[in-house]
Order: sequence, then structure tokens, then C-alpha cells
Amino acid sequence: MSTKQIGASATADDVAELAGVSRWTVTRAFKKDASVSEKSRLKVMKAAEQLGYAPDLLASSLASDRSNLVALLVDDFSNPHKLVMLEKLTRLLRKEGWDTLLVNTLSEDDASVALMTASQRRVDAAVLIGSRFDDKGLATALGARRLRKLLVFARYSANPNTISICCDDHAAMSEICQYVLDKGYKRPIFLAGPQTVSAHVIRKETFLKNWEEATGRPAEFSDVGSYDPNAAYLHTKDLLLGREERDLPDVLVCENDAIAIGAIDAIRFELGLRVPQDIAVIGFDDVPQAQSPNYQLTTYRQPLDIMVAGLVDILKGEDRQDLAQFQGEIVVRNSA
Amino acid sequence: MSTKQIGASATADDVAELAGVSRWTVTRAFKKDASVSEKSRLKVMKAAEQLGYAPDLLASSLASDRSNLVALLVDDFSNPHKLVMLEKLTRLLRKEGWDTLLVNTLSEDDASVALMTASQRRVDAAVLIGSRFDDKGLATALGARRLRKLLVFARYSANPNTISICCDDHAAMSEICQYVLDKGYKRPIFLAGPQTVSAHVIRKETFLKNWEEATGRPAEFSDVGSYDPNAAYLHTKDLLLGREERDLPDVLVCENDAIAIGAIDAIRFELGLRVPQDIAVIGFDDVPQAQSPNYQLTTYRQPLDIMVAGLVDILKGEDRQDLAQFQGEIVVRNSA
DNA sequence: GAAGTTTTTGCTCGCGCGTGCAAAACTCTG
DNA sequence: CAGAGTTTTGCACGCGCGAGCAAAAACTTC
Repeated sequence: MSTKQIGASATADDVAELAGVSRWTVTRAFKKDASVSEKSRLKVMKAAEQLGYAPDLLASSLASDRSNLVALLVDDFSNPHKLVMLEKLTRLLRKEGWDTLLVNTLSEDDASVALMTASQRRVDAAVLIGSRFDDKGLATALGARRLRKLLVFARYSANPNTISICCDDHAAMSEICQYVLDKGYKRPIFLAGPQTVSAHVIRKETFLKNWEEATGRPAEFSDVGSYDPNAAYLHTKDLLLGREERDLPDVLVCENDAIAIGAIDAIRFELGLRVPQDIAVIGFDDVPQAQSPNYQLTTYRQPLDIMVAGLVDILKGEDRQDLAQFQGEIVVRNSA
Repeated sequence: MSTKQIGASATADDVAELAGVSRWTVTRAFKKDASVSEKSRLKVMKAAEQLGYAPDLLASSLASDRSNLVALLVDDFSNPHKLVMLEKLTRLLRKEGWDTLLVNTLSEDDASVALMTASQRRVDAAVLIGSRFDDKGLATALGARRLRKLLVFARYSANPNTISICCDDHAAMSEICQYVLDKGYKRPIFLAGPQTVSAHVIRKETFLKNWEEATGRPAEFSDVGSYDPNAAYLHTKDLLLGREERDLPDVLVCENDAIAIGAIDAIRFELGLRVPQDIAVIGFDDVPQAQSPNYQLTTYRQPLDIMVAGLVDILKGEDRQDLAQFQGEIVVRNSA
């Protein structure tokens, strides 16, 4: 029957014929814990090798209703931390047998469309890695779709249909606040990112609240429009340039490293001041740049590897309830 | 027939039944240039809306033998330029109707396995974006597989089965060399990345050759093991620390920005020298960091947007022969 | 309004594989 | 070597949709 064309891809039928077994034996030979005799498995493998056969994952997904595909939705590529996360996620996922669909959420209101795209590919799960994803929008998008699992990575989501994998921002920021107090800083400014999403408010609110409780005075804050270092540079310049010395902060507590790095540049090159002697800076994430001697950024490191492993557990169907409470650690360098 | 479960995904059959048309009319209503009457298209869309239907791309791919999927193979996530490329690629691809499979090439010899993975998903094309992909390995991997197209992005490949989309490295580096000569630098060192892949040698060879032709003296060079800024930092330190002043270079010409940035840090923080007054630095890529006032890196900008558009043309089946000759431009900042 | 032309609709067959069951082949015991 | 237990193999059916053709419907024209 199967008159193979040269270069055409072989199917399980072709392999079966060549190996002298049934198609289903071929299928089983390629499945991990399937019941095949060693003898026929070898026959199959030899034939498959000859024909250059590999199972068609499309057909397999369709038939089995499991795609072994995970969609990663990313809405912000200016934060260098994204690259670190992408690396760790794609690495472990692939090791564990999942392929990764990378979906660039093109604009603010594109998340639900992107989610739809993913569901049309029958992904086993969609993972949101972003700053602008809005809980409300997600609830809608999740509606009647056949999205098996919706995860939010590295940030908390209150959406009940969603699984958050993130560290305990409240605890983390409390720790940072305590560090700032211990170091004796008096006039902090909190530099927050876009505050459109409720979850992002946690770090800011925590810092402001803890600071006020500890000192009796409110702390100043300011919202940068994005997590882009260059944007943070301009924002910090606008915020601080021209201030009297007594109105300047002695420490900038930043929602993350992307902001912190831009802020450091602005302090040095726009204000002509020194970090940390004149103004100290604290970040969050511990991006690769943070260890550059240029920045030596004191920051907070999330346990990314463990978090990714937790994500994989969820994909495997394990029931984990401890995924929104990971503890990281302050990495003390020279910037504060 | 179709007793739909709540929350279960609707199929074209369900929609057809509800809309009172045949399944194929439903299919057509969702296809761009298909012939459907406006009347039935509306009926279909209304029914689809009610049921939350969207075509199953898996089944569609299987039946049509077109997946609208492109695999991006990335083997090096430490170079920040990768994030820029990923953003631009995923953005345009999605706009044009392709989804993106991001494959992390885990180790040196994993490229062909990764390629296999992609082909099992029936991707319409696989795009290599990396530093370590080896032409020879690719030739093998490409063997009898059903990879429709294999592209190499942002670097040249001599593999005949492969389409390179890159700028003219020879011309670019000649331009840089001329700039270095014009500025009157006398003792350059070329800092190259991993030189395992023949294509990477182009920039280095071009610079060394042009320099020697112009000055009659050979230029020094050194190979950094990777495109990681932190690695480049250490390498530069080892290379230059302890040299007599007359043995120090007056300019470092770097294969790309990742290396250049690490080099600048090393010059400042290990040698205690100034950029560009003591040692100038030139990069390649124009990563976002290059414009930081900290670095103000003079570098070479590739026309990424046009290159990505070229890639899309290829995917669309257009025949373009001009894809390995893109011209970029030197971006002069303060570092050289 | 008949005949011709164009648009729209329906349908058969197949894409490549997995599920779940039943038949077949083996293995073991007394 | 019969009978019971175990492993291995084969198969009918379906996953959801698309290509390509033929039938039906809608328009034109005179």
C-alpha cells in the first residue's frame, strides 16, 4: 500500500510494514511505559531508523487530546529579567517533555486574543509572564474556552481560575523594608512600575505601610510607566533633577531591577551623584546585570528554579497549594 | 447528535447544526478568502459566538498539512540581544498569522534533536537564532526530515539547504575598521566570541585583514568563550590586567555588544581606566543597554525590522535572494 | 422565462495516531 | 500437557478539520 515518496515523511504504517508488525506495535514502541516485547521493539526501532520515522505530534495530540504544549504569554520584552525566565522555563519544560509556544501579547488588550490563539493549539496550559495582564480581562477570556490550565508566573493573581506561582511579595518587601531601616536610611522613595494591575501594588503598599508603621512618617513614592530601564532613567531624572539637597532621597527602593538600573544611571549621569554614598538603590529580581561592577545592585532574588519546578508539577497534574509563597533572599551588594 | 457538555469545546459540527448550515460552510466562514454568502457567514458567526467556537488549529494543521507554526531555536540566552530579536520576531510573525514555537537548544549537540522536535510538530519553518549552531550538524539533521524550511537568522550560513537572513558582515566590519582608522586609533584588539562556527569568523577575519592591509601591521585579537557580558568581563580582565601601558590597546573592537559591555566594565573596574579616553570600545548589535549613559556604546545597528520582514516573505513562499546582504549602520556614541 | 454564467453549498475521503477492548501468544504450575 | 495466569498484539472507531469536486442556488442576459 504505502508507496513512499522519497523524502516524504514516513508514517507509523510504513514502519509497521517494514518491521512486520502492526501499526499499534509501532506506536507502543515509541511510548515510554507501553507493553511491547523487547524483540518487536527492536524490530520497530530498526525500521524507524531506516525510514527516518518519528511520531507526528500533531496527529498524536489530536487523537489523545494532550498536546504536550505549553503557551508562554509575554507582554513586555524590555525587562531583561524576561530572558532569564524564558531560559529557565523553556529548559525545564523541554527536559520534562513539553514544547513551548511563545506568544507575544502585542498590546494592552490583546491578552484574551492571545489566550484564544493558545487554546486553539490545544495547549495543556497557558502561562502568563507579564506586567500588564489584568485579572478581570483574564476571567472573561477564560470563559468557556478549552484552556486546561491558566497559570500566572512570577506574580500573584487573585483570579480563582488561575494558579499563581510567585514568591511571597509581602514577606519579601517587608524584608527589604527592614533592611532599609537597619541601614539607617531616612528618606526613601519607592519607585513602582505600572500600577494598572492590582497584584503589582503589593510591593509598593507593603513598603509604604511598613515604613510608616516603623517610622511614623509616610514614604514618598512615584510610578514609572513601565519596567523599561530607559524609561526609568527618564522618569528618575524628571523626578529628582532640580531638587534641593534636603529634598533628595537617600535611598530608592525599586519595584524591580529594570527600574533600579535606570535609576542608578540617572542618579549618576543626570544628578551627578554617587551610588550608594549620596543615594542608595535597591532592586528586585537579581537580573544578570545586577552583578555588573557598574551597578553592584543590592536586590532580591526569587528562587526561580524551584518556581519553575513547581510549574512543572502543576503540569504533571500534581496538586500543589504552596506555589504563591516562595521565599527568596536579599542579595546584598554595594548599591545599598 | 452532538450532545455538548458544558464547558466542552464546540466543534464545527456543533456550530453548523445551530446555524442550520453544513459543517463546511462553518469552515469557510472562518477562512479569509473563502466563498461564503454574507448571510450564512453571519449565521455562522452568531452561532459560533454562542458556543464559544474557534477552529481547532491542530486538526486544521493535520488536515491541511500547514501548521502556521514557526520554530525558533535559541541556544544562548545570555546575550541581551536575543530578547530584542525574540520580540521583533514573535511580534511580526503573530501579526502575519504564525505562531511561534520557542525551542531552547539545551547543549552543544542538541541542535539536531531540537530540530527533530520541531519537525514532529510539523512546523512550516525552523529558524536558528544562535551562536553555536554548526553548519555540519545541520546538514545531517536536515537529512530526510520533513522540515519544510530551515532558516538561519542574523548570521550567515554556508549550508546550501539553508536560507540565511543576515546583514553583510564583511561590509559592516569593513566600515567599522575604517571608522577605527579614521579616528586614529593605533593599537586595536579584536575581541571575538566563540569561534567554533565558521560564520563567526567573518567579522574577526575581516577586521584583521582590513587592518593589516591599511596599516601594514597585524592587529591583536582574543577569543572570548561566549557572548555573555559577565564572561567577557572576566576575559578582558585576564587579557589586560597587569600589562604595561604601552602594551595596552587604545581600542577594543568587539564582535558584539554583549562582549563590549563586559569589556567596558572590566576596563573601568579592573584596570581603573577611562572609556574612551584610555581605551575606546566598539560593539555590534545596538542592544538597548548600548544607549545607557553608562556605556554610550558606539556600535553597529542591523536593520532588524527589515530582516524580520524578509523572513516573513520567505515563509509566505516568496523567492528572495537578497537576504544575506542587509546593510546596517554605525551608531556613533561616546565609547569610541 | 430559458439558457448560460457565476456563486454558494454539501459531501466523500483522508490527515496520522490513541483508546480500550478482545484475541493471541507466551509462561508457569502440578 | 491441561489449565490458569500473564504478557503481547491487533483492531474498530474516532479526534476535528480541509481539499477538491459536484450539486444546488442565485444571478444575467436576451
